[in-house]
Amino acid sequence: MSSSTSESGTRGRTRRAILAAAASTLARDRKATLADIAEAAQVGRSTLHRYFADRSELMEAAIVDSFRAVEDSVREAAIDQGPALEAMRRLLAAMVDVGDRLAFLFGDPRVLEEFTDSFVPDMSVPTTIDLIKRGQEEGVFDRASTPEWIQTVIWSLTYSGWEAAEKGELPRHGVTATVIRTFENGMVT
Amino acid sequence: MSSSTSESGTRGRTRRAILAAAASTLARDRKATLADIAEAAQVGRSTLHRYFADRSELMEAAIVDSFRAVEDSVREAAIDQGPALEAMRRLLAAMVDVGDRLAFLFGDPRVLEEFTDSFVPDMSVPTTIDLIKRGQEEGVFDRASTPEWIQTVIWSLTYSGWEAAEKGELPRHGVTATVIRTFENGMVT
DNA sequence: TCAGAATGGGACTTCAATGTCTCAAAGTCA
DNA sequence: TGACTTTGAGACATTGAAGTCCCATTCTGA
Repeated sequence: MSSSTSESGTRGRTRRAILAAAASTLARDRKATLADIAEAAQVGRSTLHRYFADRSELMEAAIVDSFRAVEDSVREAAIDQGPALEAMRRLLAAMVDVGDRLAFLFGDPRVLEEFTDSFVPDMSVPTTIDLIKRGQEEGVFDRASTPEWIQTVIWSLTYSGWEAAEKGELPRHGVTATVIRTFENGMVT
Repeated sequence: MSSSTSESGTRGRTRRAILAAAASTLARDRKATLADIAEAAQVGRSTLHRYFADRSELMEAAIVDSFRAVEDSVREAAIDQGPALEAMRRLLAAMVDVGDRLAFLFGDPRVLEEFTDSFVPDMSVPTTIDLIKRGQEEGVFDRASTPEWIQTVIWSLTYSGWEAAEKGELPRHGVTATVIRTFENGMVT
C-alpha cells in the first residue's frame, strides 16, 4: 500500500497535514490564501509549494483526498445492510463525522464544478441515492420527493449541524441526534 | 420619499441595478470581481466605482439592500398573524421568493460577519425566532429543538430549494411546496 | 555519527484585481 | 436646441497573493 506512493514517512505525513489543513481551512474561509493554509498545516509556505506546485493542484488533491475520506466514512456505514431507516441513521452519523470535509466539498458549489473530472467515484461503494431509492421502495422515505432532493436535504442538514457545532450553537455530541430527528420527522409535531 | 435620497431617477436606477447585480452575482460566485459585477449590472467598471468607492463600500450597501429586501418580503408575510403553522408556510414562501438575496447574505458566513455592525434590524418586523417560539408554545413545532436550530433549518432548506431550482433540479413552481413539506414532516413517512 | 532528506524563511518576479483619473460620447430635461 | 448630467473606455499606479529560487538549519535513518 504505502509503497505505491513511493514517499518517505515524513513526506507522507507532511502531505496529509497540508491536505487536511487545506480542507478544513477552506471550509471555514473560502478566501483563505495559501499562506493561511500553510500556517494551519504548521508548515512553511515554500514547503507547501514543494508539494503542490500551484493553487489548483492543491485544490484538486484536496478534493480527491476529501472525497476519499467521505467515501471511507460512508463505506464503514455499510448502508446497503439492514433496514433502510437504520442504514440512513448510520449514514447521517458518518456524514456528520466528516462534516468539515463535506463543508469544504459542498460549501461552495463552484469549488466542485471546476474539478468534477478530477475524481472517479469508487463504484464498489453503494451510493446515497441507492439507499434513498431502497428506502422509498420499502415505503419508509417520502415518495413525493425525488431522490435528488432527499440527497440535497441530507447534505444540507449535515452541513448545518456541523456549522452549528462549529459556532457553538449545538453541542458536538448532540449534532447527530438532532440531524437525524430533523431529517426523519421535520419540525412539526 | 424619493426626495430623501436626493438622487435623480437615473442615478437611483443605476444604483439599484448595481446593488441587485452585486447580490445575485456574488450569490452565484463568491469570488466574482468588481468587473464581473459591473458587467452583470450592464454598467462600466468606472461607473460602479463612481457609486461605490471601494469593494467594502459596495458590499456594505449590498448587504443593507438585501436585508431590506428580505425584511420587506417577511413583513408582507405577516408572520405574527393567524396560526403559527400557517404563518410559517407564508414565511417559507416569502423566503423562497428572495432566495438569491438569502444566498448572498448567508451563503458565505464570513460575508455577514464582517459587516454585522452595518445593519440595524427594523424592530417593527416580527422575527422568525418569535414565530418559532410561538409555534412551540402552541405545540405545533418540535419542542426538542432550540429555536436557533429551527431557524437554521429554515434557512438551510430555503437555500437548498433555491439552489436546486437554480440548477434546474427542481421546478421553480414546486420549490415552495417541497420546502414546506420537508420542513414540516421530514423525509420519513 | 554522518550523509542525504526535508524544512523554514526570505528575496524576488509575476500577475490579476483594485482604485484613480481623464476625456470624449451619449443621454436627459427644461 | 443647449446646458447639464451620466456614462464608457482606457491609461495608469497600487496592492496583495501566487509562484520561483536559494541557502542555512534541522531532522531522519542507516
